[in-house]
Amino acid sequence: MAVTMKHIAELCHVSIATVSKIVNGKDDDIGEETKRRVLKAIKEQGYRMNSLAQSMKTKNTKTLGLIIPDIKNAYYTDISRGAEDMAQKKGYSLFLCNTDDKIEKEISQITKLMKQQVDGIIIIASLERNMKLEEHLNITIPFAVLNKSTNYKDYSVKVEVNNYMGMYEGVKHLLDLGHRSIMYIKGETTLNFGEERLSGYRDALEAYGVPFREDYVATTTFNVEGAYHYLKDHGLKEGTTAVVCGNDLMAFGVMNWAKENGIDVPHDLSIIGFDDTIFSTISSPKITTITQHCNEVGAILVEELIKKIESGRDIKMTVSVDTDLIVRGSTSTPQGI
Amino acid sequence: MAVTMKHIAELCHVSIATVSKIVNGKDDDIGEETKRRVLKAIKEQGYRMNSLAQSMKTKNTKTLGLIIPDIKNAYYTDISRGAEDMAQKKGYSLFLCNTDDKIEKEISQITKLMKQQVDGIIIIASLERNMKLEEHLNITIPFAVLNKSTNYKDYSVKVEVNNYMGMYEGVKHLLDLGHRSIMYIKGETTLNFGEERLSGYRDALEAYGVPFREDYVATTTFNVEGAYHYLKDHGLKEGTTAVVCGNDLMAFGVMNWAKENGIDVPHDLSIIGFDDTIFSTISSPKITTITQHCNEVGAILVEELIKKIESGRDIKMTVSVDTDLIVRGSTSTPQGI
DNA sequence: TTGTACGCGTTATCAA
DNA sequence: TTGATAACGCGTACAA
Repeated sequence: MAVTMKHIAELCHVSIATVSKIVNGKDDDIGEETKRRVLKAIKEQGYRMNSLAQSMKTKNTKTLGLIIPDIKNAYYTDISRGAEDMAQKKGYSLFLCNTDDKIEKEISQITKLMKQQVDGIIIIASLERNMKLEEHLNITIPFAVLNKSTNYKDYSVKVEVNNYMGMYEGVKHLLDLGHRSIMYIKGETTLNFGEERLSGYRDALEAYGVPFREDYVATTTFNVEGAYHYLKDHGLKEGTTAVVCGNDLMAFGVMNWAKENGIDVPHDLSIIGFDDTIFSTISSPKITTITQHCNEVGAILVEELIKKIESGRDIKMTVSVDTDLIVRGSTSTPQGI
Repeated sequence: MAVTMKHIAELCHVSIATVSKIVNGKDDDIGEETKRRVLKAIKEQGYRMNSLAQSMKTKNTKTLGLIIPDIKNAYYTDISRGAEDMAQKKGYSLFLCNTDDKIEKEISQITKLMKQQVDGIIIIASLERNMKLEEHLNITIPFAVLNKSTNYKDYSVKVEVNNYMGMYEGVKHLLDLGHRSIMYIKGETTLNFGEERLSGYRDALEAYGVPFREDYVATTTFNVEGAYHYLKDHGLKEGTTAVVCGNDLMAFGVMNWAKENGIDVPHDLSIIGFDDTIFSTISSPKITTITQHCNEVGAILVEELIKKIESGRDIKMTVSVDTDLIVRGSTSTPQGI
């Protein structure tokens, strides 16, 4: 049996209340001698506060739940790290929940977290959604979401990444370098960042008087193989001098394909990734990419959520985060210019 | 205020005990009519069990703590995923704790987890240890460790990966292919897997009558830049036809360096990584590596720990896991053979 | 078939 | 300066 306040109290011939006060530093009105005796017993007996019991009283657990599709996906890994860092900094603990992009798993995890009395939940949505299931779930505690990606009602905090501008500036970077034939290899998703990025791509082109061509946009899976095999099967469109990708892994796949086909990056082909994950920094040349500031986004999600929890204010907040272009070695002026 | 059993009981004009029994499925002795009424109220009121209160009674929380240096390191990412999967499967939740390789952080996290009454802890040790601090910490709940890497007393479960054999077989693979000048670029660590691997390297060479040469062993950091810059600064030893690395990232760095210097992989140089992380599969060619079965190791750590927790048996367990060589495109017969 | 009553470890109020 | 006591929400003998 673990040693409790009661044990300490009995050992020191004081009341539990006294021990409690001392443990919680509310000891202004406790005698020096008593304090010393109790503190000594606590150390000797190895007493440790039972947070469970404490939470029963205080009504908060100082715990949060983090819902993500898959921690192995570098994008989510980075968000998780930022989130955990901030949680730790604020004295909170984080439950890690992978959903494997299954909405059922997501919902059962959220339910479980509520039973566990977490103070709040951070939901990084699965790519697959189900309006009916989501609207039916009643999340009765504060939660934060990334982008407008879920249909859960009454989020407390929403962090939005400006995917439109991110893509716009990525493409603008290529246009400024002189590229005019720019392919876009994107990933499959029903979440709206997909549309936003496509608009960014289109608008940037049009701002430079370059006509948008449907057939310059390819859709495949969000990974190395996806982009690699797409190009292996279809090749680049005639005259293409640059490719923008849905994420760094796809950019990586494009780079592999290029190297294997004797296409020099960036001389013959410029490549841009998205997310600024580790993958954009380990290739040679390193990949120009658009950062979503994943670490910071994770941290902000947690920070704002905690603010909301601790203030108890009943307002919905939205924080917008701009992306940034990170120019590295995979982009340059196109050949012959 | 959240709805409790008491609310349901009052609403249905039954006692709390009745509600409790129904909620927990111990309703053999409850009338059909009562059961229906209560179940209906539960649904209508959106009642959810308070796990905190339940844990106070049952003395278990069905939660575990996972201590790792950094979730962003792919090796730990993979272990974490395996661990969370198994935890979820067994009905447990996982607290994620990054230590950033700081022993003080590790210890404060463990202490916090104990206060939170987790049922057990999985400790993946930081590279930096401190015998004194560790021996002083009294971990009073079951915990599992990976390899013999910590000095905490009385672990319940230890999972050991046979690093010696892993490296032995990796080097043997190269020797079988005909390589005789094999460099080993390793990472810096005081954990004993470092020694084990070095022995594996040495013994494999000696088994084939190839003398071990101190100057064929290089030490740098466990990442792409580490290996890359080592080679940039020192180059390969004269006549080297193959390089074994401390992890996949280093192998990746070697590959980058090779490509930049017109050295063909695997024709001019064979490369072997370690860990079978995603990095060994995204390069071109893909990297031959030695898998530690991280996913399974994470799962086993959790599974065995839970077994221990639920059985209450007071024995220490050690599970040994063999590594496996995964032959991919970065290794082949050396040039001229 | 259902209810009573106590305890889990803590905090907070009020009295002594 | 200290202590008694009532919650917090639930589980479980045991009683009715």
